[in-house]
Amino acid sequence: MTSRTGPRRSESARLAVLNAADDILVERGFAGVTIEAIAARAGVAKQTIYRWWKSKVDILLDTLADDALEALEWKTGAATPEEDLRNHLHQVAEFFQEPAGQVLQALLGQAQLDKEAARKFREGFLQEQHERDLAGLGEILRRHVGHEMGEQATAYLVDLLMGPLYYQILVFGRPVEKDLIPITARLVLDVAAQGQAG
Amino acid sequence: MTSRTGPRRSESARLAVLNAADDILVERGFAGVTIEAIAARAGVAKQTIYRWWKSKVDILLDTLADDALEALEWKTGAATPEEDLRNHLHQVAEFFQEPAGQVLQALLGQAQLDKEAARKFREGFLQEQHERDLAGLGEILRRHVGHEMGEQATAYLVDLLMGPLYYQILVFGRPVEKDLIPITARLVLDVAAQGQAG
Amino acid sequence: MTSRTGPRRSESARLAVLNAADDILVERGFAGVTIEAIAARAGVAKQTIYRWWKSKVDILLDTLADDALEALEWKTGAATPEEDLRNHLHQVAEFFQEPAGQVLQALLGQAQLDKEAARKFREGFLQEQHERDLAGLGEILRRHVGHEMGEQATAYLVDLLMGPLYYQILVFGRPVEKDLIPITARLVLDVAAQGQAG
Amino acid sequence: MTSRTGPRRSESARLAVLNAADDILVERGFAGVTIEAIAARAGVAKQTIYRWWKSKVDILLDTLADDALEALEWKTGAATPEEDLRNHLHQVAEFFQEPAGQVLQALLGQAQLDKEAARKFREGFLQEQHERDLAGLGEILRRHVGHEMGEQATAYLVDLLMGPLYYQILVFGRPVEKDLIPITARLVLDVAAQGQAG
DNA sequence: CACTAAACGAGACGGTACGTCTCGTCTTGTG
DNA sequence: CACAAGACGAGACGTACCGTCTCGTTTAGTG
Repeated sequence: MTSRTGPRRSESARLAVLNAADDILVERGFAGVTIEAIAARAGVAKQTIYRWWKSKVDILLDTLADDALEALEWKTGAATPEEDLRNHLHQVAEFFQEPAGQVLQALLGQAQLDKEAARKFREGFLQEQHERDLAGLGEILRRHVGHEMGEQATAYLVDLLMGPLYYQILVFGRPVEKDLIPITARLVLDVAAQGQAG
Repeated sequence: MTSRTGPRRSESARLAVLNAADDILVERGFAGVTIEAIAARAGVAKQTIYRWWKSKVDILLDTLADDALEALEWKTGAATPEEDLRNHLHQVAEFFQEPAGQVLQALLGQAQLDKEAARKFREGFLQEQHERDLAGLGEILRRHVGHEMGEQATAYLVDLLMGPLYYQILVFGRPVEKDLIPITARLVLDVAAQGQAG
Repeated sequence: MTSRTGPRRSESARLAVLNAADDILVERGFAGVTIEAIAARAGVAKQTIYRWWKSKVDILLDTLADDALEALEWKTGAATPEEDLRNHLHQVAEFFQEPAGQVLQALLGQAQLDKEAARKFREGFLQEQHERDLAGLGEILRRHVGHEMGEQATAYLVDLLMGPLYYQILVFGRPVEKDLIPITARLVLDVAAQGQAG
Repeated sequence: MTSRTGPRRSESARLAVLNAADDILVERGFAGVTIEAIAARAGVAKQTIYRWWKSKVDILLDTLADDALEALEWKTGAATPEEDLRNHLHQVAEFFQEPAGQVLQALLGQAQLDKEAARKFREGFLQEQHERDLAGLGEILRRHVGHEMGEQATAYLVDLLMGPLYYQILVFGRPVEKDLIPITARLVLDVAAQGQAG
């Protein structure tokens, strides 16, 4: 038999750590998220944290995996493609106001400061999310222009769609001006229809 | 008499600190930029640093003031408005590869993690830069559409222009795909011409 | 029925633990004797050690029981009482050079630092050894002075005999200067003969 | 000029550390003397301790230097040499009941367990104390036998004098049986007079 | 040309968090 | 049910920086 003897990883400790990290980030900010504080709040030994995670970035990445995937999912049931796009942008903008969205924002910040954190974050989350954005926007555009777009063209359209929103959030820290959303949505559909992006 | 006696602030110490901070950021990353490291590298006492700056963010902000303002200036001498926009986007994209651009990127990162740093950064740099972007893009658009755009409309167009570029740099850490630049430039001019943004 | 079912205590595990403890003490010193190190070296689970011993002091006490009792036994076959005493002192001095003697020395050290260890050590080893010293020296003195000494008088003579040797070993860490042994032996016999110790 | 600039070592921090170490040793035993506990009790940063001492053994050695030297000094004013010896043995026996004596006992214990501690302890304290014992006993014997003893002979007599006392304290943990003291004192004078030790 | 007085280098100080180590207990299969 | 394996809560280890605080030394005016 391959399965080894002895105790297994404690699921309750794992959840306590993820919740503690999340709570501390919201309450005291990223600088307050120390391993000591997480351990104390979670009622867990530091060694238990170091056994399963290499850094606080890894812990926060794990909280994203639990929380963010569904919150950033594409939902395409609206009457028109334009409405679908507007809905998705609103959904993303609102996500950044929630605790899980603050985790995402903090990780985006840390990724600018620490190359290793950036690599993990991109490989462990952003890449996957980008693929889901490609698929989600691709399906909407197929409905709009009547045929499949090229992958590279869709990628540019994702940048045009998401870029202004992230720019406002990351650079100006604003909760996103609502009027920007219909402009961006309209524009992406126009560009797709005119075939400029290919 | 108002002028007091004794030595004045040492300009050589000031420059040594700014250079040391810059060098350490490039060599060892933001986490390596500690006051102790700056003091050691600059051959300066920690107290001298604390006398003139409140934090390492303030130091890095000072280095930006020296380096970034001209690098992010709008130059409008090209043959067409479209070329002007493309040139500016290339200039910004290239700036992020330089040491001073890495300082900007690090401060953008830190701004996601620390509200006080964010406030200082926005009040001390980003706001001013945004005004220059409004003015720069505004002038180009006036040449393109033949009349003055509204301030809010111009602001949206700045978001549409800069957003995709920042999105690629901050979210994906890419050196910016060059094809995105002409697409973005073209699109902003079209939107301006169609008056969608107002 | 008194005899219970299931496996009994593993004798091989017991011996592996005692040998491992002994080896580690000699190789890495008392501080290196950790339960983890013993378990690893003995190929035994920590729980197995804690099941049968309360502390590393108890383990070392067990190794003494196997090794030290015969090494500190009194042998009285020499030509004269004086020679018997000299032989015994040499035997004790040499014992402290051997692995088992290092265990004894370590436990004597630990007894100065930890009252509980001291209690166990004295009740579990030193008391018994002292009784054997009383008996051993008592018999030699009976041969020397021609009659039985009082118990208290013999006890003082044990102190006079062993004290200087232990003083050199424990206080100065010396391998005992050989000339001290005949002096001490001679002196104890003289004191006994003069009846000073009573 | 040789004297350097900047702040000097804080004497109050030094004393707080030594007192804290002493107090904790008495209250909680040697195992309770951790750097963390000393720092907490002394109201001092751990780094301050590590800056000036390499280990808790070094700290305890420093407390001895302040406390033990005078307590183990030879005082020779009594009516007879025998009384001088008895007084000194009583003084030493009582010293081991005091806090500083417990420090000495703990260091003697640690010296059995840790060769580096033993080396420091012997070079930093025991050697010096032994020289003072040689001088102190030497002077008394000169008065007793009427001429100077050889150094080696005096050394053996120190072993004979102090050995039984240390044997009782270190091996049996007893507060020393008082009757042993006059016996030992008498015996050393006799041996010296008979010239056995040479 | 002393005499202030502030800025400087050096670095000790009380703290906090780091990541590692070992403790003694508890949990999980295996023989 | 004893055993090997090893995860767990606990807490000390020694290190790195934090921001504050003395120290002399140096440097610019002022009287």
